[in-house]
Amino acid sequence: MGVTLKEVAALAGVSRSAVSRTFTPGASVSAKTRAKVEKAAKELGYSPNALASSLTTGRTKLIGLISNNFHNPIFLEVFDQFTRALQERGLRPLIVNLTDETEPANSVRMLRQYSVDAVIVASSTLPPSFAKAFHDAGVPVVHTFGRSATSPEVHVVGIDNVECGRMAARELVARGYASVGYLGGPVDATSALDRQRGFVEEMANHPQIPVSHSFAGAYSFEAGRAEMLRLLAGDPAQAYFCGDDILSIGALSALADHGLKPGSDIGIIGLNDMEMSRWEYINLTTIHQPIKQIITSSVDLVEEMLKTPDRYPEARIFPCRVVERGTLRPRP
Amino acid sequence: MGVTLKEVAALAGVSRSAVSRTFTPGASVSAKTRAKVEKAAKELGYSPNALASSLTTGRTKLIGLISNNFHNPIFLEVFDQFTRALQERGLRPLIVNLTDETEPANSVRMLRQYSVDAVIVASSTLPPSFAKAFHDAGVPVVHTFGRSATSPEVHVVGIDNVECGRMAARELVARGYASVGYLGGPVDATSALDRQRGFVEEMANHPQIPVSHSFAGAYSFEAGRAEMLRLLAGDPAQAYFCGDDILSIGALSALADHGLKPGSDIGIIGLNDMEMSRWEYINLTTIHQPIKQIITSSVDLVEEMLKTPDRYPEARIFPCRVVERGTLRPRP
DNA sequence: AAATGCTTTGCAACCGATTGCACCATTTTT
DNA sequence: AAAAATGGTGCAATCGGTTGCAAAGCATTT
Repeated sequence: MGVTLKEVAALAGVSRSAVSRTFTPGASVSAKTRAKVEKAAKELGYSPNALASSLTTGRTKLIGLISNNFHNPIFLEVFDQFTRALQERGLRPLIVNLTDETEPANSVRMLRQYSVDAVIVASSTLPPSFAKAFHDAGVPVVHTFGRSATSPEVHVVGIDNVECGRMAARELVARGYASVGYLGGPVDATSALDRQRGFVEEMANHPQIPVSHSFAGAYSFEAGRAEMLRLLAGDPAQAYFCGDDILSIGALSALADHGLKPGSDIGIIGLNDMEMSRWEYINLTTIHQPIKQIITSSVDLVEEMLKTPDRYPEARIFPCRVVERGTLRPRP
Repeated sequence: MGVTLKEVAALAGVSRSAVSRTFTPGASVSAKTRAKVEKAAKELGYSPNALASSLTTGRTKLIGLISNNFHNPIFLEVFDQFTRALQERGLRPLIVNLTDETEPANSVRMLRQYSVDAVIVASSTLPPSFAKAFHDAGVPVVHTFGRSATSPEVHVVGIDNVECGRMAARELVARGYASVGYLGGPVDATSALDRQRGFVEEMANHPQIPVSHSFAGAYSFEAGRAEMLRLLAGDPAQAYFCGDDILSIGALSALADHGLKPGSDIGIIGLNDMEMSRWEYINLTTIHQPIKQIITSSVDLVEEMLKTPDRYPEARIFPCRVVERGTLRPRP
């Protein structure tokens, strides 16, 4: 199939080592042999087999990218950013789609079979223990969108979900809503729990405002819509902090069903600020999460871990901010 | 780092070949040695290095998955389906995000460095020549969503875009619209051209109905919206066949800006039937493309090519159908 | 001219597996 | 009981590279 080192060496009239060194940055080769080798290589259309070299170097430049959120549009942005950032640095994403059927243990094994240099767990709906499994297996791992614990066991890059919960609460209070609700993501997602905690904490300062809670089954349009329809059938609050933008958009569609106008009739604030939230006829008021910075930083961190494998774990937390659009009524 | 064959062999008290054979389906090993090996392997936590074995077998089970549509929500569904279908068959997707900055030639080289067993080009906005480059390099390739030429040079799986264009035209005519327009994707996408061709062909049977044409800069919300805003500023047609769903949704948002009701004021028909199009408050009338079948079939085809590398190229075309929702007025 | 130091080069072992072949131990056949 | 067939095993070469080491090449210094 492919052209090999040996053939190039033969054509160039040098040893295999010489060829290998020409393609190894920083190795010592004279300009003369380098020229000969490059000529021969071009002639034959040679390019080194990355997998074969990984055998001796121990580096594959393959990075496992694990996720399970294939129904949340923000993940298109996430994949876009991750794949770009990785390939800009000469790393290759090996994707794992963690569906309900796939055994997590299998994917750990699989990624080790392909001897990935590192793993990025990109999901807040995967438990911290999952990321830790890689860590324990000796694979460098960063948990992007993971829980920003003060004492993380693995590297975490993301936002302070608790603080975001507080921020949402402050915002709803400032708008003068007399009753508020939290419509969170799946109950077992750390992000859903942390956002709720912050929300509750802040609302505790305003005991006169009743607070309700509910959780959607997933971070998806359908789940958000279904949950909001359920709430509307009962006695809904005046405003909701939704777990994220896609839930918010689902909720907005439920409001539309009931002929309710977002903002004036029922307020909605989301979290993420994905592209779609900016669409004019969605126009969602939301908390902006700096996706691009988070992902760039995650990949930076991966690179640094490749250099210093037993780096002391750190949490990189990025600040968020409210972006005002049309789904919350104006401050009084 | 990892446990190797040799260590397992030593612990089990057998030769390395014996260990290798235990993990090679269909190789001859006695139940007794197999048991010994499996015990030792479990004890050590061994799993074979897929990359090392690829050296001798010539199979990596790595499949290059190339795309460039990271701004069209349908691609989240596409990636979901592809990654699932591949991993169900024990294949691993190696993703390439073809951004404007990346040289296509580089990605060809890169995928060869990782000796992928095959490549899937998943985009209708990449020229057929691109897929052919892999073919010429001796890599099995299938072009999913590619042009369904009658004489394809590489394997193609997708739909008959020309026929879809006709179908859209027939639908608009049947609804009695007195003027129609085509709002296509990027001018250099084969899908945009083919859909236009079919649309024009069919409209030629109705010379009394004027037909206009325009092309958006990309398959994206922004592009669709911008183009429709431009059209609305002039003298718009009564109904549009939009290049795909995301363009349609962009167009719908432009209509909303002008206070126009889709269906009654201006008709819109899309193509794809992505999840989002079913959302109640989008509710797009569109031509359904059987994404899941197309992708399953693509992966099947890849698997078959691994068995029979110089399979005669074929085009697998899946039928589409109109799904009626709310953005076209009812048939008279 | 000999001694010194530095760079360049090739040899050969190795990375972690697979596999053709020869050999050996069992069965089965005659 | 001997011969033939069968199945299991290990040796050693191989896949496509990398790299430590020693020898060779070359220029500079004394």
